[in-house]
Amino acid sequence: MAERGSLPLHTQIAELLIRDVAAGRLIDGERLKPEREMAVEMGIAVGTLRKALHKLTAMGMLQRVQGSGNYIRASAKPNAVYSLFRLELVRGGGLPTARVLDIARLAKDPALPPFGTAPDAHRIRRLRYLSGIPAAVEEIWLDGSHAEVIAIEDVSESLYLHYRQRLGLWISRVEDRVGQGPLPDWAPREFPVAGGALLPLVHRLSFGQDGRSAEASLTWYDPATTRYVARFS
Amino acid sequence: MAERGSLPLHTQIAELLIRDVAAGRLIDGERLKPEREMAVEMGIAVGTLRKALHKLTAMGMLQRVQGSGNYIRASAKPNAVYSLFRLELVRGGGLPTARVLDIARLAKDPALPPFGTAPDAHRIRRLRYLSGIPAAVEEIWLDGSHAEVIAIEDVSESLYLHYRQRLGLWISRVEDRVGQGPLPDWAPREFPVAGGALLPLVHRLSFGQDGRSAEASLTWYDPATTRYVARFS
DNA sequence: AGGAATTTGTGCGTATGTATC
DNA sequence: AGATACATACGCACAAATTCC
Repeated sequence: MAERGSLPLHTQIAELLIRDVAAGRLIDGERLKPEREMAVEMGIAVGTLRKALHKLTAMGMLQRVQGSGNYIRASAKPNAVYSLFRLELVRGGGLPTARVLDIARLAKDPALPPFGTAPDAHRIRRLRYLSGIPAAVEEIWLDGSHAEVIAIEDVSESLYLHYRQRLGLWISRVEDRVGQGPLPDWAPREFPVAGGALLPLVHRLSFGQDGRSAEASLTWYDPATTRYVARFS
Repeated sequence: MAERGSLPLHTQIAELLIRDVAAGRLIDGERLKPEREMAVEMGIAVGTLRKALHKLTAMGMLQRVQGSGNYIRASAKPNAVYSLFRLELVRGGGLPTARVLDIARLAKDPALPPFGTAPDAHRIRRLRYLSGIPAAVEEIWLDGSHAEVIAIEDVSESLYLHYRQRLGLWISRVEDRVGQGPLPDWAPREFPVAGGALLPLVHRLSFGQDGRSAEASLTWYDPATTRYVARFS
């Protein structure tokens, strides 16, 4: 197998396994065959397979236990990345939904941190909710090189799911900054509910192996109802 | 070389290089010797060195360029952990220092998130500065099982350096929450400078390989001068 | 309880491809 | 075009953790 294309073999193997998880051919908790066996069946070296498995581990889709085996960890959550850096209610949790206000393809705003390679980008403006409570307004800039057009239906729910499933992008690096700043003038008038000061959050995502940054976003959230959670492990 | 058997060799090599960067023995932009040469000098295999170099790359401290070489990318980072989750000036950067207000060994506050195994903990209260500007007040709870006593001199500068060098603890997991809350009554009167509302940051650290949580801390920072930066890669 | 079998972790060495100089 | 240097891939040996008998 492994008809060599442009991508490295271990990357192809990793994506093959990811598709297997997404398609339900590998289910949560399932134990994979031993590495050596898998490698022989796939016609590749153990080290190559191990690289692929390590990538899945980093994505939180796999748990490797020495002396035991490799176990699929396909969380019930829409995706795992979401749980690394997310907004949640001050009282904890909250079901995230979003209303897309506007999508446009524009030249990049020079005020943004640098990202991507194309001169233009998709600008997505959303109002985000947690369990129905308005939590944040958000402006996302996705580099123009990854898609021709993005429709509102595409990104109404889980944006990152769309990235991964439709655009083939997976997150390799995230950088966030929480500071101070004014509310943007395009925010809906009903938000924030209590009329207090919002916290701005500059979010920067990099995709794929090369780690080139491909998205920059600005989020303003309401600290009266919402908090920002970051997790590293 | 590489006598201590506790940590994997490639991890030891990575930390060695990190210390070299932190100590200024390797400066920004410097080109390392070829992998083969380095490996021979260190008495290790090329593959082992490569693992270490990949780790530095993931941490953003190194750029690997095929056909050219390995280049140090040190943008004035005191240490690696600090750069993952840190406070910095709104205008960027800032040299972190701290003044210890109080250290005590107490029973754990039940209001804190659970951490560690001992019934009591060291409580460290600090006022933190960035380039001399008061940035945050902080209350740190370190599980009592890791040290008998902690002196003010120990933790006046880099707390995490003390953890790793004196207590043998290295950070394996971090979880942060930024929300809303009141200023603690023990904060110095001169802080915050502008008298505005502070942002509370609940910080939870786990140490070692087992990932048992060993520290919980509460930080209140001044968004007028300071922002919180989180990075994942 | 204990030992053998299983399975992943670590480290080493090598060959070939590919980008840079 | 040639030399240099990192990227990828392969395979082996032993260590460490787990599982099973």
